[in-house]
Amino acid sequence: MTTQPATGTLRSRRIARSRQRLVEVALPAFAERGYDAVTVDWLCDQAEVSKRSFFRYFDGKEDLALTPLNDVWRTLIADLDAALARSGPLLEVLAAALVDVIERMPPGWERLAVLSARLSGTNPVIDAAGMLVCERFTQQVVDAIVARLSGSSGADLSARIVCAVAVAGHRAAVDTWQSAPDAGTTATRAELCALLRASLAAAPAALEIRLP
Amino acid sequence: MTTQPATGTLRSRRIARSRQRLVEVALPAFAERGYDAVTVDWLCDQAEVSKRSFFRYFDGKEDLALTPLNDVWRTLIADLDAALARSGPLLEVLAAALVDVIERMPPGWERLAVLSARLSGTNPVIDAAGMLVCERFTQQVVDAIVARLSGSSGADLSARIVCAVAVAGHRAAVDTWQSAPDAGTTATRAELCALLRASLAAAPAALEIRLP
DNA sequence: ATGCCAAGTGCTACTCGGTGCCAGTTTGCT
DNA sequence: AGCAAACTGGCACCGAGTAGCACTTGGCAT
Repeated sequence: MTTQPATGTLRSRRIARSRQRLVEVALPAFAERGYDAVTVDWLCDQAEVSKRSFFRYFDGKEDLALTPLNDVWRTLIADLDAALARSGPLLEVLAAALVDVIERMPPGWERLAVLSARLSGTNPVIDAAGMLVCERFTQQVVDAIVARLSGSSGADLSARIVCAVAVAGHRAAVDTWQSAPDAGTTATRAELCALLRASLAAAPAALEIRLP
Repeated sequence: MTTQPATGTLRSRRIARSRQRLVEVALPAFAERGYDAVTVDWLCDQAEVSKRSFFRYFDGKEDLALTPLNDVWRTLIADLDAALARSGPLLEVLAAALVDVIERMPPGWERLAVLSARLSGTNPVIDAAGMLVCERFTQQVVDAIVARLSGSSGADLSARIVCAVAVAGHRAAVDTWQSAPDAGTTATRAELCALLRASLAAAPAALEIRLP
């Protein structure tokens, strides 16, 4: 998911498997023993990957911790053109695309996503790293919108604002989703999608909120 | 700005002066030689502060780099109760409070703020760190709103969305402000405030943007 | 099959941000 | 003056991330 144009299949399978192994080892370990207590060296040891390769597969320790969540955004970025092919309010288009991507995540995604989300809620540094990917997403959307709606002034700013709302809605949804008592074992992507839809549907009205 | 309830004045003056010295040395150095090329050790050397103290004054290298911008949010957080005393649409209240804080920044703030903003636009890691403080702000606002509007369901989510818009608007404003050709020497806080007001005034309409 | 080439891998050693520790100093208060 | 608590700086240390390089391995043309 980082950048492996590579050849085609066999090699990239190995890479994908190593990545997967690292994530499977790391997230439970983070949850049990704490993010800082689990060192990259130890993880590499466990997953039988050299430290050098670790940093080829992931942008860093935080990127590893956020893999499940980040994959959503990265997939969305990759498929942006298709997603923006629809018409209608941008916010709704993005919401639909987001739901779409989440529904397409590989089986078992929920379990790791919950761990990832909890980690992100606990550790501000990880949280910040997560926003980086969202920022990249925003940038892509802004570029695409400006290209499409060239001429309409302020399209740039509008796109940025809509993305901010989409991201905030997503974060809020994930937060609620993950905070269910036994989300670790029972949380489903359908629930998350419902939450997400609800968050984003409520967004326009939210802007009207007043202080008495 | 970190946590010095301390005694009262003499000691905190020294601290403030050391902090100021570090910022004054660091930001130009970052701009000239690049963020990564300037090490914390070198900075401490220049500003005659021990590395140990550096990390007592700042949350890290990124925090130092973002001091001017972060100070705005931190001040706003500190004065939140007063800011939220007004009535009207939350977004407008926040916009007014933000403008207010910026106008109260110490003289010479612009010069450093521009450097800080450029750095943030260039280096994603710094950018992410900046969002951390905004996130803290959001959390405070959410708490305050929930406390005030307890009962109205979804106040939580609404507050979060409004904050996201405020933050995005602020970021966009700072970005435009800083990207003026000779902003380093001529940018004024009045210009920034105007941009900020414009961004946030346009926000509600931005949500309506549609794809054709 | 075979054999070449590029891409990927693992090692060692390093840099640098950040922290724990502790003894020494300063400050506020009485 | 004198005490306790807060602050300081120096040092050693940890862990994330990188550089360089020799080596393996998969892909592919023949």
